[in-house]
Amino acid sequence: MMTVRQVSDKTGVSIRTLHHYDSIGLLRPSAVSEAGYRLYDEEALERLQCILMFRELQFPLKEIRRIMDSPDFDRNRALEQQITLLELRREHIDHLITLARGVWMLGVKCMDFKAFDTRKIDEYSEQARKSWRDTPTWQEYEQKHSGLSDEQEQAIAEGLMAVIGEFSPLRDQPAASPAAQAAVKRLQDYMTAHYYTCTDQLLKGLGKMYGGGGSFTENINQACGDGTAEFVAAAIAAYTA
Amino acid sequence: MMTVRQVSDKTGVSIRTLHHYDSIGLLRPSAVSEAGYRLYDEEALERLQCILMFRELQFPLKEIRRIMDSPDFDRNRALEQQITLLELRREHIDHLITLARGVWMLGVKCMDFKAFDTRKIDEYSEQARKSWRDTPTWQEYEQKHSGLSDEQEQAIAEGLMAVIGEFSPLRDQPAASPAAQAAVKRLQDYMTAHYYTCTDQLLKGLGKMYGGGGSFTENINQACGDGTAEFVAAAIAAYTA
DNA sequence: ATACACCATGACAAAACGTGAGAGTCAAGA
DNA sequence: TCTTGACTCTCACGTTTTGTCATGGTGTAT
Repeated sequence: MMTVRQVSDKTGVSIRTLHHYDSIGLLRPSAVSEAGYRLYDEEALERLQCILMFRELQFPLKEIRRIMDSPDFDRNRALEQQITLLELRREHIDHLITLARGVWMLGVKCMDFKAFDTRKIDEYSEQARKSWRDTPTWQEYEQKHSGLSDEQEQAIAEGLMAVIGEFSPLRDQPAASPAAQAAVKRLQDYMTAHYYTCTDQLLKGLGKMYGGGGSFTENINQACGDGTAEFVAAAIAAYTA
Repeated sequence: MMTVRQVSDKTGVSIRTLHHYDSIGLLRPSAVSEAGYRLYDEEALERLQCILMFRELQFPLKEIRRIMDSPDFDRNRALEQQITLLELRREHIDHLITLARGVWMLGVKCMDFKAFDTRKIDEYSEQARKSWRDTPTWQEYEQKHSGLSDEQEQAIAEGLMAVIGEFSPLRDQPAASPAAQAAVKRLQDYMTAHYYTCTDQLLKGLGKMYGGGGSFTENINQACGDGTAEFVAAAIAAYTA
């Protein structure tokens, strides 16, 4: 568990930035100390690394969050795009170096604005972003959340937590019990109503995220009582089997 | 002479950005049409190229302006730094590509934050900026303009134009005439009082800028009457001889 | 003349932090 | 135990560099 300063020193990300990422829900600390200090673990660092990768490619932070919090997030596709974009950027830098050297050593003054023109890169970047937004999942999310105030979004998120909270008193029953299965159904319905059509496939993904031992697990357990997250995961697993 | 759209299309810089650069005095249009349209010539494009080079290196726009408007602006030193910085950035990108490929193909999860850490680059960048600010010229400017409102800065700039305007009625006299030489002296004093100690050396640089046929020349001639800029340049040349 | 693409100014917005005030925390030493 | 100094927190406002209307004037081609 590292404090903000330690994370900052290790990663080069400013403390303010960590605060910022916390406040917009992009990177929540793994835990919060008695005194309210943010504490980050290895898993948070991993997420941060991923965030930085997207950020390096000029993705808006909000989109980074949406992408990474989505249960159908395809890491491989992301990396592939990222590599392509990085290679474009490298080419861009090479052009600039060539240009600068030309001006410097030969006094060339020919206008080579191609060197500065980032439109091709921006275009690819835009297309990459679009390729994420083009998934039906994203579309639906967009449609359901367009024109919603921050408080309303907050309310939806809290509503989701409440639905998950319903699992809490059922923990002593088997995951396949009718009560638990009904709760899974309600969770799926809530997701479908407020986020995107939650197919069994996506539900499965959600279950993995909740029970994976990561920040999702911890957040749920902290809010709804220890073991809730794992129980939800088990119930979902039973449901989708 | 190109309109904003044409410049935008050729360079990839947005129209809004051109407006902005005009409004902060970073890139003034070479001329303004009857109807107030901004018109840019080749020389403006050259300046724009230089601006973009600095911008690529994260210099704040205000500093870019100060640097480029200074008569002791050493373009070669600038280029040298720029090349170094670009090479650092290239190295950075290479690291990122390596990292991304590693994660992608080998599933490596080791935290290599060095790849994201831009502190070395920022550090060099900062040092580069500092190296411009460390000239006595800059120091003095900083000291004389610290705590001045925008209007006051404006007033000083207008005062300078007024001093230059004094040359206008002397244009039919020889550049070495006592009246012209006295005007040069007043110009030098004004610069020293409100900008930086204007040595004969710097004065010479100013003269070249004014008479060089560039935007300075045009601005002066537009404000004070055709031929004024060239006359000032000649008077300064006579003075520093 | 009227459509249509283009330009200007002005004002507001937004993204991603920076910065500073005011106040609480924590470990180490006098 | 008390203090000191380095950290931390939360507002809250500032900054930089554009993007985005709104409103209104230009220029030209049909």
